[in-house]
Amino acid sequence: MAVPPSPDAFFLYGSSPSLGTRTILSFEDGCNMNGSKRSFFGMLGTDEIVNEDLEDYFHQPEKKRRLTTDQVRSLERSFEEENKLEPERKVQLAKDLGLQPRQVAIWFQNRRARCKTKLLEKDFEALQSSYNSLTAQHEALLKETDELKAEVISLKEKLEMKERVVESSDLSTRFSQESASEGEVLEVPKSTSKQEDACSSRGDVFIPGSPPYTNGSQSPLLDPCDSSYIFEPDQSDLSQEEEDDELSKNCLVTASVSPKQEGSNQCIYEFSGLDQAFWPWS
DNA sequence: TTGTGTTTTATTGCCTCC
DNA sequence: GGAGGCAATAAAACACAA
Repeated sequence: MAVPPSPDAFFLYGSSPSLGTRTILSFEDGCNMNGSKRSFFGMLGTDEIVNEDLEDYFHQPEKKRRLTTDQVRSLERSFEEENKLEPERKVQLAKDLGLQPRQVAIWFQNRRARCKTKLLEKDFEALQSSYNSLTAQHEALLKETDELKAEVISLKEKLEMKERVVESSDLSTRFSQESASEGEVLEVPKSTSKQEDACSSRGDVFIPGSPPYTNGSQSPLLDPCDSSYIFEPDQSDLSQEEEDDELSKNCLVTASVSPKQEGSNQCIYEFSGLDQAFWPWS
């Protein structure tokens, strides 16, 4: 039987002759099989380690052998203290664990790589969850924006309707007063300006954004000569005050008569409290 | 038992630092 | 220029389902 070389370590010259690197097989390492079924010796089992097996083992071609659990535990402890390996610590660890210093260095190198991968995975998960949360927030905001736009449109429609009702009410009052005071003769009220004349004499209502009714196309709602003069009562279930309140509260929109047109029949409502750019139809 | 995926050990080549 | 670190990769060892 061939006597094993020094228990410290022996080398099987191996795979990379070009660089002269060597595969390391430590005798102590090979015998250090406490509790490990992964080590080459551990896989053989204690009873099987007879002389022939030892001889076979020592003459085997290069074999990768896993470190024992104890070795790994010690290395882990050391790694937790400091993940970089100074030469003195490397030599000491190798001596303590019965490994080659190079094995210890390689283990630390691989361990650092695993650590980095884990860290990257953790970072990725954090970023992903942050991204998911932001996406959800974004979608919620888009939905809210759509709802608000729809609400603004509906409120604007209500406002226009109300405006027409107020105008027609005003005109009808004036018309009946004038009719009563001037007898049967129906006269067109005098106007002070061209615009007022064009508007009031015809019972026109000027609504920004909507075409004014002219001679040929009078408002079906506001024709004072029409006996079927129609007032459309507000069909909403809110009273006037409630609606106004609702408007100013929810949308920050206030409708007011422009001072320039005050006194005339022409009303231009000014919207304040909302930026023009906000309006979805602008 | 075997095929396949994962983990661990080790190599290689390049880079940086002293 | 040598030592050591790192990324990429090879290959052995291992786990596990079919």
